[in-house]
Amino acid sequence: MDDNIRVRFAPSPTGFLHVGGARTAIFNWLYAKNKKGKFLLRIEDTDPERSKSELSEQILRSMEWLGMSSDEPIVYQALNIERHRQASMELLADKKAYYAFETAEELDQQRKLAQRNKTQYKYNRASLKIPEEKVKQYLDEGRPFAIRFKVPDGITEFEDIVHGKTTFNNSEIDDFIILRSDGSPVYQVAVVIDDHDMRISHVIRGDDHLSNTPKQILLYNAFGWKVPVFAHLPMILDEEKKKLSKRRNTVSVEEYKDKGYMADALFNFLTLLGFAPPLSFKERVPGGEVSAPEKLEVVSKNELVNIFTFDRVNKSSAVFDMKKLNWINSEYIKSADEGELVKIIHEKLNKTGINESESYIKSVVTLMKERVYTINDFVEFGSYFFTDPDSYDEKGITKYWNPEIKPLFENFATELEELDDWNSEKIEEKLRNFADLNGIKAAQLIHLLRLSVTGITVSPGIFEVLEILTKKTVINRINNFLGKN
RNA sequence: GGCGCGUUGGUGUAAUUGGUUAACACGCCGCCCUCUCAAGGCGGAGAGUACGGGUUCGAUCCCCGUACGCGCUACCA
Repeated sequence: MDDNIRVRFAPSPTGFLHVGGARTAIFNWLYAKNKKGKFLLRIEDTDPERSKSELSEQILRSMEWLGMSSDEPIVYQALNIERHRQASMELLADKKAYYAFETAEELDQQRKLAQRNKTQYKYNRASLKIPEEKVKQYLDEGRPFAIRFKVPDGITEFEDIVHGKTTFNNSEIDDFIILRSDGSPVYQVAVVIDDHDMRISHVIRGDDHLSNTPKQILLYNAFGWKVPVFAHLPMILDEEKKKLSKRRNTVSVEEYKDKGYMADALFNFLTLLGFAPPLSFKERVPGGEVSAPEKLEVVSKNELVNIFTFDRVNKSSAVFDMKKLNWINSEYIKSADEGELVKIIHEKLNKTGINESESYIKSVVTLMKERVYTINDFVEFGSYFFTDPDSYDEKGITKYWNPEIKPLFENFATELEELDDWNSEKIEEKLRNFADLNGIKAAQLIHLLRLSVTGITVSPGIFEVLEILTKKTVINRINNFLGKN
């Protein structure tokens, strides 16, 4: 265990865990596991307006579902507020920060004015110029104040592990507020202090924080602390190349779970957004085969841990491709443990009031798993396994059904009823013989059989379907069909 | 507006530190298999690497500019 490598995922509980956040968490987790370091979780719940504890729970549940948990007790940022405040006051004492007496409204007006005049707004450091006695006087009067960080002159640069050398001119950074007038610390200080206190070695987060980084580095320097290594991950966009949004897209991890995606499949898919697995097997397993594995991109979590490296993480934002997720999910379903699938389907069915035995569901799974994308598809496309059809596909009717064939179909139904060994081979044999004797194509009967028993024109091999359904319900459904048509 | 970051087929990515007919996967199209749908097998279309300039015998790769996209620019996180 390399205790020098410590990373963290720090969501703020202002919403569900969305796929972008999950991807950030995944890269943190992979890096930590690859380096045999520690993966930590911190909930950034300092904004009481928007933070809800149900949401923290929900985020944690999603993390657990994805198979990632904190290697140390979870840190709740709100609990550290006093520490943030004290540290900020130290900065004040060191003259690295100063009292600011402007009110939020005043600043707002200044900003608006600048905007109207189309000039660049920058805080004018008016409060920094207030003489010390006057500051004292204001304080004695009980005037409300915020604390601003005094941004030093110079440039701030750092070596981002995904972006490389990144440079900012300090003159472009405003003297940002570190402590609000109500005494609460602002995000920038809170992260820096918590990351330091948690001894975070690598800050791995979304690209959207790249511009925040110099501020934070300045803070580290002001405190005299070692600056961690930064890695800024590209964003995830939707099919229209827009940032994923709650309104237009499915974004929460929980929702994917409900829609029938498997945790490992989503994990695998998200990893592929911005990370390319190496081509040769040699790179994957030291001393392993040189040839490439069959499915280059279907990579288990364990293997991902082995092969993960920032060398293969790229900088540009990626589009979330639902079709590829579906494909990966189908791959995972095909190779999944059937028992696990059965359990999930059993639960889903229970929610809709259907209670089937696990062995029955298992036979459905075996038959269908080659042809579904999600776990919900078992229930949606295979609804006839669980409920009798209440209508029949219209196109199917016009294509396969006509009054002339009715007596023939009736005869066939009675013959089926007399069949003793109810298994797919026997049923097929019976059907083909019957078709031969009556001079019709087997296919004609097959289509009709499918339509009458499933209500639709699409299903796995009909004989296997009939076997699972049992003779009783098959005969029942055929008679139903005959009665209605 | 300022600053920062990015840009390889429709999508995700690859391309031994400049030399490839620009590769793979998903998707799409076609064929085979076949009782339908998938799966599987085979094949195909689709980018000349955002655009424009350089440097070089030679640029996806190095440099500059432009465009476009995204982010930051809050007493949000």
